[in-house]
Amino acid sequence: MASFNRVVLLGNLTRDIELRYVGSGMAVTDIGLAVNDRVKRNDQWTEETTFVDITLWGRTAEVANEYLSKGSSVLIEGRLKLDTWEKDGQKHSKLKVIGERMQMVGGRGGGGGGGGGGSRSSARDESQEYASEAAVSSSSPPSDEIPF
Amino acid sequence: MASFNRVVLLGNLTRDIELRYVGSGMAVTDIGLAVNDRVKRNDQWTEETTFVDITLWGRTAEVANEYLSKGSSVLIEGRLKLDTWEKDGQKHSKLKVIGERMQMVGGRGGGGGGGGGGSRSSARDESQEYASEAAVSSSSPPSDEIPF
Amino acid sequence: MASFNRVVLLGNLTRDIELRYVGSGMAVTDIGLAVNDRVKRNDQWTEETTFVDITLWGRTAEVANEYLSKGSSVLIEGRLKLDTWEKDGQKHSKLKVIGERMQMVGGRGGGGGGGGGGSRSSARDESQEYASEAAVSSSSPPSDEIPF
Amino acid sequence: MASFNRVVLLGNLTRDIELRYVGSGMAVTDIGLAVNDRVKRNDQWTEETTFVDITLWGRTAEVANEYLSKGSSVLIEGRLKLDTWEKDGQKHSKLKVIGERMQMVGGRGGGGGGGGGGSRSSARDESQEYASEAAVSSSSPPSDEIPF
DNA sequence: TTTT
DNA sequence: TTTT
Repeated sequence: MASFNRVVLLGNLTRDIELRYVGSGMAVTDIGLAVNDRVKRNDQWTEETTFVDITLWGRTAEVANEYLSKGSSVLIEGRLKLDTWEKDGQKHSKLKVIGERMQMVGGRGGGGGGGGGGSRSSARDESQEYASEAAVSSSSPPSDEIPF
Repeated sequence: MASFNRVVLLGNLTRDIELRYVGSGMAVTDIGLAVNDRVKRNDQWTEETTFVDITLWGRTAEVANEYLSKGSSVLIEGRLKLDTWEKDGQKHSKLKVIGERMQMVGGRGGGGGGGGGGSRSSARDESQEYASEAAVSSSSPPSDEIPF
Repeated sequence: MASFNRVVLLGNLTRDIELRYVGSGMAVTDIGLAVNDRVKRNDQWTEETTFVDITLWGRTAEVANEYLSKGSSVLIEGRLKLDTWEKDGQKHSKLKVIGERMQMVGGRGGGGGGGGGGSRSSARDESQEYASEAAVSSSSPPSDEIPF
Repeated sequence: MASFNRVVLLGNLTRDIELRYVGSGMAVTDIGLAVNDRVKRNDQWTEETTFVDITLWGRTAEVANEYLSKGSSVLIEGRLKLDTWEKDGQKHSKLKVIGERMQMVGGRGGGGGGGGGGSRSSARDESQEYASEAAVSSSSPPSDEIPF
């Protein structure tokens, strides 16, 4: 049957990136994103924060690791995925997001632990430069031969 | 900080609708949606099903109740929401979707328990008719006075 | 600067598909999509149809050609693109959509010119079968080695 | 038939806002947005800018007018709309976007004509403050009584 | 130039 | 806990 699965989130990282590698050598990371919506709840606006776990693969994970840190503002496009596992004979599952495209956004951000502020902020500058050149996608978009 | 939270899903209902009403008399329902993506997992296509719980409010919930049943194909636009609760002093949370707009899709669907197939399929026909007239939204869109 | 460009449309084809090939041998087609929104215009609901030209490339174009015809219901994900050209020394431009992903939707559809209704509808059946196996994307998604 | 029409764009304003009012006293503005995608065109990345005209209504238009100026980075969610008109007996049409939701993004931006840089940048600061409190929507979202 |  |  017909299906479609698309998520677009803009929020801030809840922690620094921790990159790891799977067997094949491919990079992967699970980032935490806080999305602060303002929602009306019985007639008055309240802030509602949605914390989402997002998995990034390949180059997207590497770029995230290079340019983002706790607090960074980032736009993620991807799809919902249900992680399932068993523990003590019990089934568990958790809804998360596979991030297929990442776009750094020039928000305040960075922050994070002490030391080396200078290099940090230059990292963010580069990140902006990077962002201005390309968004990153693990799902290599338009294949080489497609002329658009 | 800037934030954005948007989800678009197309899939099939995993169960019939159960409508309930909150204190204010407003209708609400939690539908189960199965979204069948085809994803590449080490070099070969596999089907990956994502089960998502989606909360519908107000008229959207009522229309869902009237026209949809287990198996129905439906497009939902909404946003991610983190449900949180405590049980035995432990915090729990679950990611779900608040469906803000619903669009019935003319897929096969319906089905469900025996008996009265005729009326059922006519219910689906009506649903199509309905769908052709309007998608439903709990977040009443363009306010009355906006001329577009 | 940060940028993002995403369009999701569900509507009906306004004409049959005409496939052509560019120099490299790649298939391409420009489909017409009619999207029927119901919009409120000074306090009353009116139907508003948006006609959009959508360019499909590669395999997506071929699949569209094989399975879709005038009236077919289809979901397209893509991005806006501004086509520009000069004529008589005057600049012209037109906004269209590059369709990156296509999902056939089980709506009524098909129809089109006389004869061979049978084979037609079986074509649509196949199309449904096809749709149940894969949505098509010209932007080859998750590369082979990405394990998700 | 089933239909859906959704656009999400992140880009920079190509000009300052010019607010006007329709008969009913409602504010409206047509903003120009430049979206800079990086796209692969025969094997090499090129920057492709898409210029889109976006109509904002009501409070969204007013907020845009208050906080945005040429160069501002903004995220717009809305839908495609075909504007049609006649001139000299000839039919014309143009695809544009109705912006239903606007989210200011902390990008560089502002800029614009000389003088008073100071106040300008403070305007942008306010804008950030504003953005941190609410995104704006002309389609008054979750109605007052919906408790989510 | 249009589809349901 | 699941739909096609």
